[in-house]
Formats: sequence, C-alpha cells, structure tokens
Amino acid sequence: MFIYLKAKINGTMVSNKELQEKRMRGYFIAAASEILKGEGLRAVNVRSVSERAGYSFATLYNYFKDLNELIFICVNDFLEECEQMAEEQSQHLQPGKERLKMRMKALINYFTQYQGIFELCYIEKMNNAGSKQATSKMVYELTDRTADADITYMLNKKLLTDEEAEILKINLRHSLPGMMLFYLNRMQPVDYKDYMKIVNIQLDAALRNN
Amino acid sequence: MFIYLKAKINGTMVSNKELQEKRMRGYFIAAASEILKGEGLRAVNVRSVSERAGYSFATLYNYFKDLNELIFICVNDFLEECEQMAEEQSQHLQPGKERLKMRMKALINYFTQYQGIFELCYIEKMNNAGSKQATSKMVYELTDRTADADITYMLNKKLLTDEEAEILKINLRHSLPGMMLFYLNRMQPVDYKDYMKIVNIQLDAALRNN
DNA sequence: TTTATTTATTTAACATTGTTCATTTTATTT
DNA sequence: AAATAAAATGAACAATGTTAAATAAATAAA
Repeated sequence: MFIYLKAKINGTMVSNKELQEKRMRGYFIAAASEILKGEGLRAVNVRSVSERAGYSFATLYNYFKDLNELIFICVNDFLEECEQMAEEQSQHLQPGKERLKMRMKALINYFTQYQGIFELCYIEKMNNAGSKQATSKMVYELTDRTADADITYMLNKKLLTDEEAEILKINLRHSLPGMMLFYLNRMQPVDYKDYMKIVNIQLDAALRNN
Repeated sequence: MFIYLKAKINGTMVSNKELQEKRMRGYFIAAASEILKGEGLRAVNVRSVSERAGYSFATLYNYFKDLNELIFICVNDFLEECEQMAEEQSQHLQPGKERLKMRMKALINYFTQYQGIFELCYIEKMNNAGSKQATSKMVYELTDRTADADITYMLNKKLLTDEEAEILKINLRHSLPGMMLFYLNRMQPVDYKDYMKIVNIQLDAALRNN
C-alpha cells in the first residue's frame, strides 16, 4: 500500500525513507568532517570514513556516488560554517572597514586552524567534474560574500567609489587565498602572531589604510 | 684498479660513473617534466615516467629515493625556467614599474600555461618532509626574486620608500598565487583576455597605479 | 505467524599506484 | 673465459577507490 509516514525535517515534509536516507548521509558526512578537521585531508578515505560512521566501506556507495561527492558536501558545509563564524566574531562591530577586516581575519583564522579544509576547498584537484563548477564558484566568492555587507555600507556612505569597491573585492579575492597558501606551505613553523602581522599589512594595503 | 675516466659536465670534472648516473637521472627528470607539462600532475606516476624514460618502473628507484624526490627536482627546474622566462620577456624594458609588471605577468603566463606545474609548485602536499622546506621556500620567494631588481632600482631612485617596498613585496607574494589559484580553479573556461584584465587591475593596485 | 519479496549491508574481488626485494641481465675485472 | 660487481627488471605487497555478488534485515503478502 502506498502510505508513507511523514516526518518533519527543516520544515519540509518527507517520507520515512527519505528521512532515513538523510540520516545515513549525515553519519557519513559527520564522519568525513571530523576526520578532515582532526587528521586532515590525507586521512580521509573510503574505509576510514565508513568505519567512523559505523558501516562497511561499501555502504558509503549506497548513499553517495563516490567519495568525491561526499567530500564536496563537506566543502559546502565548511564554507557555511566559516561564513557564520566570521559573522559571529564581528557581531559587536559597526559596519565598515574595521568589521570587514575582522571578518577577513576570521576567514583566515578558520582555514589556518583547519588546514585540511583549506586544502580541500582551494586546492584539491576536485577530480570529479560534476560538482566542481558549483562548488568552486562558492569557494571563490567566499570573500565577496563575507565582505559584501561592509562594502555595500561603505558605498552607501560614499566612503568608497564603485571602482574602489571593485578593486577591493578583487584584491581580497586574490590575497586571502594567497596568504593562506603561504601559511599552509610554510617552511619553518611560523609564529602565528608574526603571520598575523603580515596579514594585517596585507589587509591594510587592500583597504588603503596607509 | 682505481682509475676513473673523467668527463666534463658543467665545468666540473666527474668520473664516468657519476656522469652515467647524472645522465640516467636526466632521462627520468626529462620524462617527468614532459608528462607534467603535457598531461599534468595527475598523469605522473612511477610507471608512466619510467616508461617514457625507457626503463622499468623499478629502475627509477636506483636513481631516486622515491617519486617525490624526482618531482622536487622538477619543481626546481621549473622555477628556474619561469624566472628565466620573466627575464627574457622583459629584456627590452627599462627597470621600473612597467618591467616589474611585465615580469609578474610572465610568471602568471607560465603557470597558467602549465597548470600541472602550478599545482605541483604551490599546492601539492609535498608528502615527503625531506626536500619540502628548501623547495617551498624557493617557491614563495619566486615573486620576491623576480621583483627584486626593479624594486631595488625604484628604491635607489627614491620612487619607493622602504615601507612601500615591503608592502609591495608582501602584496605580490600573496596575490600572484591567489590569481593563479583563481585561474586554475575557474568554473567556466574564463577568457584569457578577461583574466588578464583582472590581473592588470590587481597588479596596478599592488603598484599603486590608481 | 509464516513465507516471499524487496531493500540494505557487507564480503570478496579487481584496478591502480607506490614501493621493496630477489632474480636476471649486463658490464667489469681477473 | 671465468668470476665478480653493478644495473635493470619482474614478482609481489600494501594502500586506496570501486564494483558486484552474497548475505542479512526489513517489509509485505499469505
């Protein structure tokens, strides 16, 4: 008989089957995220993720096309998480240059803390072309999204011309990944404070604070 | 008997044995470089490199500790090559801002042409800690080295203060890899001209040309 | 409640890649 | 030409991604 029991997730009605499937996917996503944050990208593989999720490695393939699909989902989650973090850490500030700076630093802080996530988002060869497009667009535009409110504010207040705003966005879009790359590939264990000094200089240059 | 025949390589005397070993290494290095430039990083593996060099995969291990060592050598070669390219392409210009800009563009041109090389230099997880330090230092400082002559010139001519020079170097060090990353991870096949327009804006911002 | 059928999970197996080692081939010395 | 050293190789192993057949669990039908 075609009776589906319904359960509520995120405000939408779904069948039991969908609910269960969503939960299963959640277990694998959580497992992959944990490993990524803890041990980094290299430690993520079909077997390690499945084991942590409490299933056989083959079960993963019942819920994801392949390992790549799972990893892409993690990327999107991480992006959301770090955007939210930037928002929270700058809540106490008024819109404008200082808040923008704080938000950019929050992004850098997030990715330097979770290096595996940076590698994943900006670097990983994204083997599967499928999800690549949408995801890499999301990654690029991370700085744009995070800077948007403050740049709009400054534009409205005539603190910035349209052209200056465009240059600022381009600058942030390029220099943030550059700075993270620098930290990631560092040779000697750079002091985080020293690193942040350079970050400050770079951000001040982008914001024309000198 | 301990008689070694000598042969001249790069102006230094070496034994036959050393010469032969150097040649053998050269075959593998050339093979790896070709594959890197042609098919990219993903196509490089012990078997493909060895086959192109004309030997069994096991022979590679008689001349290199592992695949990583071979790849690191390639990185160093590529860095030299692209520095030289920047030099050549700007020979006709006088020292100063314009030449610096041309050299930066030459770097970008090199890495966007050979994407596998960019991935390799800036991204690849450099699994083996051994050569990593020295090499990643070389990679970072690529923009510094390439910009050095022009920045020194501008300092001498008082076209730049010490502080401005420092900021410029930091800016180039971060934004060039950022721009390359952008091109590499691009979603839709970006028109190279459009890309170069953005590169120009970024470089002009770094050079305070606006 | 028992049986049949569908669904979910897992074990076995294969392909690819990096690496090691014993064996074979080649070069050198006596 | 025989003995020895050096170089090159193929067989084999481990790790990883993936597929597909076999098993277990859940559900529907009787």
